[in-house]
Amino acid sequence: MQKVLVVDDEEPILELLKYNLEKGGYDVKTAENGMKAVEIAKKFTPDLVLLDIMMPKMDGVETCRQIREIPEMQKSFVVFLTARSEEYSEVAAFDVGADDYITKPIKPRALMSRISALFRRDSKKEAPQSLITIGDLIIDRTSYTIKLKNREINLPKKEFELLFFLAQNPNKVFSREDLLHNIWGTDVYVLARTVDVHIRKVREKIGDDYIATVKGVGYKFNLA
Amino acid sequence: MQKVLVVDDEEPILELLKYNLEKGGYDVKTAENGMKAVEIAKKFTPDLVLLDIMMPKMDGVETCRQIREIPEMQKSFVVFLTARSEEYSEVAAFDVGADDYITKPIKPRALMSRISALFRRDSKKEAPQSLITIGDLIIDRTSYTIKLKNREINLPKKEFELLFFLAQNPNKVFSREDLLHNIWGTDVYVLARTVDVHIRKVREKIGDDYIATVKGVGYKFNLA
DNA sequence: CCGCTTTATTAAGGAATTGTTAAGATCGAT
DNA sequence: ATCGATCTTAACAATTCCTTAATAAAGCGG
Repeated sequence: MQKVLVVDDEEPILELLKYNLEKGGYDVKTAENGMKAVEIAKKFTPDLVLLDIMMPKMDGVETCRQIREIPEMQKSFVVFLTARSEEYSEVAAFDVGADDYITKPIKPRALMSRISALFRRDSKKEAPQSLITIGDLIIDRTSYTIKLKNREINLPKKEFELLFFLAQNPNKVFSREDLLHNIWGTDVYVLARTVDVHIRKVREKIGDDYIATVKGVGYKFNLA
Repeated sequence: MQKVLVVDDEEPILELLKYNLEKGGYDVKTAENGMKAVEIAKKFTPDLVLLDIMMPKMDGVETCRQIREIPEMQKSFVVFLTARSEEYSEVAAFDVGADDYITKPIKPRALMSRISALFRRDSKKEAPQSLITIGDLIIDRTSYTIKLKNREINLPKKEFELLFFLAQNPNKVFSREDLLHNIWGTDVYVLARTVDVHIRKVREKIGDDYIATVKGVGYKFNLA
């Protein structure tokens, strides 16, 4: 779950942003001024800071500069919020390491779209192996399909993810909790037995030879 | 080392771009107007020209045309810089040989990533495929028409682009967000579900066999 | 071989995603 | 400006998928 810190001296703006971001699945914290923002940034280490450029006392540019000095915040994004009219130096903003800026009034949809674009671009760099070939089984993440003896099989998302994950670490045993944690995510609470059902469905489609049960421990992908 | 020429009538923008590009390892020269740009281009023969489309005297489009007449500049890239609002004809820009365009305000990180993407696919020589034939489906980008079993079908723009894009990467699954970004553009904000409607209309015209749904992920073009 | 624990299997309800339709908004051409 | 085509949105239907719970089967130690 991505963490976002919103900094603005106007309460209604803070709430509007917080509401929309949380609805979009982000972990949100807020600050009403630059100093508090820097404090929170140190502990919270957000992946993104939304920063009003016009604030009393310490303005956005200065706040950004200080945030950029925090070692853990080097790789985070900073996006400025600015009123349409004010030509508050774009250059100065980008000079201190801003990644984008959004003009007020804020349209929630545009905001969300641009934020997710930011994170998407970031995550695209990590191109984990997307094609696994083991014997006569080919698992292709780009097409979300598997081929078994040249026969193409379509798997639902969870089943695919499960098979893909196991196949990435052949012969290694994972407990049900491990699998839930890695595939379902850390903040989803599903019974461990649910994994059994998915395992069975995968076996139904690719046969019983690929996934082995290790009783009392979990499951593993069998490397011939 | 790649050479870049930046052309803009605003001094601060020039500096911002020069600063970022040099930090990114490019050899940068600048020009404040179209005429100087053409002069410098002749001697410097940059691999990329970043060209503001709105400039006094000679605008970007005309400057581009003149740059394109320089024999040594045939294989170089030209990228236009344009304000978000101004509806300055995309068509005119591409007509004179632009390779891409970037909307202001300029986001350094995004800019750098798009430029490196340009250079990466140095496929400048290989003409972009404009005719795709898959089975009894022929997609022709030059005429914006498709032929299905020798029957010609006219598709509206969005539907055509959607089909064309999917067909370019057969079997690869794209999320709705991916499709929006690649077809609609980076600064158009429409709901992701809009894609569904277009998908349906395309299916209505070419049948259900070509485009497959990958539930929880997106859509893909089915290669038999 | 028995009892206990763990896993396999199945079916059903509910949750989430996509399909479909129609109405409103927007764009383009006459 | 008006008309038709296209695009976008919203609402509802249909479908798939996920999860749960209940029961059967299998493994394991005595």
